[in-house]
Amino acid sequence: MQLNFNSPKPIYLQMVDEVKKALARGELSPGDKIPSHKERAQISQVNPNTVMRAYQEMERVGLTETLRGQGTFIKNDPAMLLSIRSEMAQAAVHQFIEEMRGLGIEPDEMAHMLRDTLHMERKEG
Amino acid sequence: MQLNFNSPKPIYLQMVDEVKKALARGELSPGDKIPSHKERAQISQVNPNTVMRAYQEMERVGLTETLRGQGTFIKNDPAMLLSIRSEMAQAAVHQFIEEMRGLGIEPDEMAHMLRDTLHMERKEG
Amino acid sequence: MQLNFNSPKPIYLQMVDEVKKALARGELSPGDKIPSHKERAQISQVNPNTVMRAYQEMERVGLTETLRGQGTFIKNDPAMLLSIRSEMAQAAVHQFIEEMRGLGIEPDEMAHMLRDTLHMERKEG
Amino acid sequence: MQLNFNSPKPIYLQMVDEVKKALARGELSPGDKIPSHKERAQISQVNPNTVMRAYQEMERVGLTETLRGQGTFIKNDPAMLLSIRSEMAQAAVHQFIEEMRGLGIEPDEMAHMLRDTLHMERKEG
DNA sequence: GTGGTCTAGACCACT
DNA sequence: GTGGTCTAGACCACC
Repeated sequence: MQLNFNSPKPIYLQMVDEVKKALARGELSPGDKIPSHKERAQISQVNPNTVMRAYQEMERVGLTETLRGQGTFIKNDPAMLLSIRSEMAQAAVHQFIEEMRGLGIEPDEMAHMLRDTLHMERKEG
Repeated sequence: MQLNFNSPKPIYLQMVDEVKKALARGELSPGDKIPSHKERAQISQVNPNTVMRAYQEMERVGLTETLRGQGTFIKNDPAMLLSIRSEMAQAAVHQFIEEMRGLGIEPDEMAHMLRDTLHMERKEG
Repeated sequence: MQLNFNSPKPIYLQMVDEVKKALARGELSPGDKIPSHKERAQISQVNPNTVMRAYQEMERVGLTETLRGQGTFIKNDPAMLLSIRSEMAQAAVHQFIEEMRGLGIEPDEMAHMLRDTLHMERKEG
Repeated sequence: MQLNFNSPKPIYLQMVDEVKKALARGELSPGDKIPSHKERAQISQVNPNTVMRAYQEMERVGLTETLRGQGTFIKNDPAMLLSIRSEMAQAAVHQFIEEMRGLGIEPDEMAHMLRDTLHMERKEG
């Protein structure tokens, strides 16, 4: 769970995204219990209120459900779960293309730069 | 100059980025005068002070220089100008890779998705 | 914190200098929390936005760091802190010499006048 | 005539001070004709209006007098002329002392730093 | 309450 | 008209 405290993006929304990514990665599965807001707050060095807001937001969008006294769980809604990964990926792709286009970079060069960077990282890493 | 008023990213920073992009695209050149903050404010439908802040930020990072009572001009610093395009492009590539990696997507699939989306857009557009 | 509202020097820059001076004097130490911009605004009888600008300038030059929702703190960068005093003093000395030289006053007389004035003040004060 | 276009001190006041300094240095004497505002504007790369304001200010404080059709001249007011040098020098000394005191520097160290810097400059220059 | 952005409008120095 | 400071007050995210 990587949070960027200097990003203009609100922390609670960053937390929601991180949960979605964990789901996309398969690190979190439907039915899984997620830490209580207090626990999460301690782990992430964030104020409990902020975690609360993140959890409320996740509940609101149907990502989780809360069982009184038992905790918060990833909802078992296959349709939604399936779409998360592809939706977020598509969004990332689009954002990338828009950004590159804004810089006046042609599609061929976009693919080229992506490939180059991936190759470089493979060697270094 | 496209501004997103709902983005969490401050408007004045968006304006700085837009100028950088225009430079990267070659639409703006060293020595060019950019509109006065009041003019820009009217065009972009934002408060003059917000534009001022963007302009001061640009001055601060050495992107522009200001002549008392005459206006604000793109600085003629070839080295810096050359690097803007590649720096911003590289940043976009990295951000894309990180985002995709966060979703558990492999390098090959990244390139694949990018290519697919670019192809689709070509047909549609 | 003495501010001169009639000085052509912007208030927000005067405030930055005052903090630097307090550091040089040892009245402020690394890690110290400085008053919130709203508090400072009330104390100094200036607009909160003006204080904000001063605080942002301090952050920009690496004098302070800010913790979301907690406040603004003097940065713990010993190297920088040590240099502030000597840099500001050296600047003052240079400015003095230049000013006196502009008046056609010789080095010996500069030292002489300084000594005289210091003596006079000692007796008066 | 050195003008600092980035100083917060208005240029027209800087010009007044420069004339005073030239008088203090003896480069300008009572009765001397000073350049017309247009000439001065060209020499100093400044807008004629700005020079006009400087000249008006000098007239206002009794430093110069204008003879219709003949130009502007340094006034022959011995009392005032005599005081300029010592007044400006005293002001510089006081400002220096205040600045150093603001940094928590003791009188002895002030004199010490001044002497050191003067010595260093003598060797370098 | 704390940092931070934005708007609106006044005032100033310089061209 | 151009850059620039300051005030006043609203609104937001986070603690």
